[in-house]
Amino acid sequence: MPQDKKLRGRRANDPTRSVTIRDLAAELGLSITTISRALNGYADVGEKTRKRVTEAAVKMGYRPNRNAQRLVTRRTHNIGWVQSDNDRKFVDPHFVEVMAGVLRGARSGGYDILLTSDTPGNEVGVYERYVSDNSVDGFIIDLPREDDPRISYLLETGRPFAVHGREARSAAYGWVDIDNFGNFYNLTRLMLANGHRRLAFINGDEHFTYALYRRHGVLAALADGGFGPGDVHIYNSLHPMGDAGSRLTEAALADPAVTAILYSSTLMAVEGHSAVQASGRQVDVCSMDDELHYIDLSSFDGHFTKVRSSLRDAGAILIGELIDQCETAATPRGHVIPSTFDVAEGLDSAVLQQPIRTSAAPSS
Amino acid sequence: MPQDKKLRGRRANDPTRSVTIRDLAAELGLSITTISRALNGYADVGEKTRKRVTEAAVKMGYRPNRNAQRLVTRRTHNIGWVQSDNDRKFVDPHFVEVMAGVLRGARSGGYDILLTSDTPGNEVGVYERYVSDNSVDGFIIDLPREDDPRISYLLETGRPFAVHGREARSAAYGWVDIDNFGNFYNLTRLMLANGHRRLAFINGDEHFTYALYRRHGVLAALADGGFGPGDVHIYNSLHPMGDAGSRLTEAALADPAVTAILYSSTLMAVEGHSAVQASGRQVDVCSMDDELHYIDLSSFDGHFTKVRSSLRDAGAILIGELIDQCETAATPRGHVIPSTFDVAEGLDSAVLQQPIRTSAAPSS
DNA sequence: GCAATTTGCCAAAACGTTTTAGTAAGTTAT
DNA sequence: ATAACTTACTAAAACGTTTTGGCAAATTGC
Repeated sequence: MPQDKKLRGRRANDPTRSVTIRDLAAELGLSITTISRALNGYADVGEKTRKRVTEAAVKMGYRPNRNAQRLVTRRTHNIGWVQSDNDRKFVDPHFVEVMAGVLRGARSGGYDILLTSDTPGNEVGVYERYVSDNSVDGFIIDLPREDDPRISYLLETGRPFAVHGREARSAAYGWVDIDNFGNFYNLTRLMLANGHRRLAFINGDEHFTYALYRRHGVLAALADGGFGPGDVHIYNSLHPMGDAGSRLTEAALADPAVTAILYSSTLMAVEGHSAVQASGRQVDVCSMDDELHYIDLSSFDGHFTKVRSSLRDAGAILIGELIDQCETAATPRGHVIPSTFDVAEGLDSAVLQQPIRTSAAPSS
Repeated sequence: MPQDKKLRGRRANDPTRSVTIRDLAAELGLSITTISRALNGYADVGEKTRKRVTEAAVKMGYRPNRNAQRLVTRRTHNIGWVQSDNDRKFVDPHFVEVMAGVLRGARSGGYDILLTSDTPGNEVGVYERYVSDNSVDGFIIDLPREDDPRISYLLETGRPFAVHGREARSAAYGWVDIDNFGNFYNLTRLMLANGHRRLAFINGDEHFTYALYRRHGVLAALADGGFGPGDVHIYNSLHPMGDAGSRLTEAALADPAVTAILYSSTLMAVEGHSAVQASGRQVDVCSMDDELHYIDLSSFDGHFTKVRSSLRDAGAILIGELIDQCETAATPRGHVIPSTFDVAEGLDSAVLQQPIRTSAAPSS
């Protein structure tokens, strides 16, 4: 039996040697092939043989060497996630929420996340490396910008990936996103329907598409309501936490005509809400944000209008979409995560039932 | 030349085949051995041969297949990081800061992070899996508890790991930590030296050692100053963000004798500071926290006493310590990250120069 | 000028799996 | 009873590296 050759290599009497498929074969008097096929569920293995094999595997503590499997199958069951080394993007705590969802979905699908940061000045280099040295099966992309070079590169190589967010080419890849355009369209017309005539909008960093599409939503609702871009003051905050919420709110309140403020972040809205109260002004506050589990905001319920969606769900669906692509070569699909409106007490929300008028929505 | 066998396997005419060490050998008329040894810096390769090899490798776009390397060397250049699936721990945004430092250090050391979440109810299962299937070379442990079972398991297996934080057995492993005990000892005696006689301490979750050691620091300073545990109200916040800071501050202010409040989190201190001001009371505020890059707190400078240290530095040192252990079998070392005191205006800080009296400090 | 050493290269085995291309024995169809 | 399938198993090659052990040629030492 030539296959049953004695273990005579470097590790022949290494006490830390772990049990291999060959040990299992020797123990059971079966071939390596049969062990492999029994464990991998092939039909050409007898039922009682399969049972013997699986039981012996458990008893002997057999764990297939993942690297040997990866070498021969060219599948790693790893998903690459490259975080920007750039401060502005990396430190956003929303990332943790998405990650929580992704990790949970990855675990249940049998995948791990290979995390790394990019080299400053060479954004796609890591992607190339992971592709060419067989480290991952696909990629997760977070926080896309318009015409994102990472997406360009991955579209070129044909490697599977899924994007949290969207940009111009979203038809060509898998993505998960909220309806940034529609939500801000709705918040804006809700304010207009409730009699507000001059708004302020404290947005995020418009280098990212999520913030850009939110701006479009606000402007489209204004236009459809017969108003113009002069009826809203738009501010951008690159640091959504700290005192940016208060500072920009005070800036917005400098115009005495402003009677409603929209925030692109609940954290800023909380601060803004305090600033508004301190000012003694009668101003409605709205925010759109994702649920952040490390914050308990229940005490603000009803005090201002909130639109929320689950970043965790987004993460779980994102990795699910990607695993589908990796395992079944499925056509990439897009998924819109639903948002829930929690309208402040005293506001008339009937307008939200009407269809959105603008047709060419960059993001819905 | 038996080694030069024709490529005749499954992938013989796969157009996506990437260039292997064998292609390089064929192109240069050298043996596979020589290519490998040239690329890996062995001395028994002639200088001009090495130059030919490295140049051809670049020109042909050769990237060694990491999985083949991992199979034979039994080294992965991956570090495992297991996040708890448990809400309470996972969502802490401080994690992002540590991660930023770890990723930067990992990249410069040639390592990636393999991230996954644990299975609820089976905290050490993932560690076992990663160890037995050769997925990682070592582990990062964050937020230890006293007698942490993850640490127990890793000490048993002998696998390298490094801990962010400390617990009872810290002499036996590599760690990186701030001086939780000493910093709170110092904050407390600073308050006592400035005439405060009744304190409040709003601490984190004392299931984690960092919060436990902070409590010890406060109590030790009180004892050394001739005061007792009755002179401080201690509160615990499991959610450091949201409105916990305000609520607990109001609770603390219910005792009219309280004239100083210590916070275990800058975010809570910011809220607490507002609550104190709103109350009209004359109360000193102190906080100990790490630098959070997504927050800009510069506007609070001088208004309350802050102790800060860099979580990013901690992360970078942590992964450095671990890589040392993986590559050189170095004896595990502990590293204390320095903290800087930023004492509020009007306070006398002379007491900070004196040595810490208590000798048996659980964490310094 | 010859032995000893050094230099520069190489064949083959090994790492631990999966997969291909079978085969021998048992079963069914005619 | 024989041909045609089916069932249950297997030998060997392949994945792409590193490492061991060795060898011929060039260099050095005396």
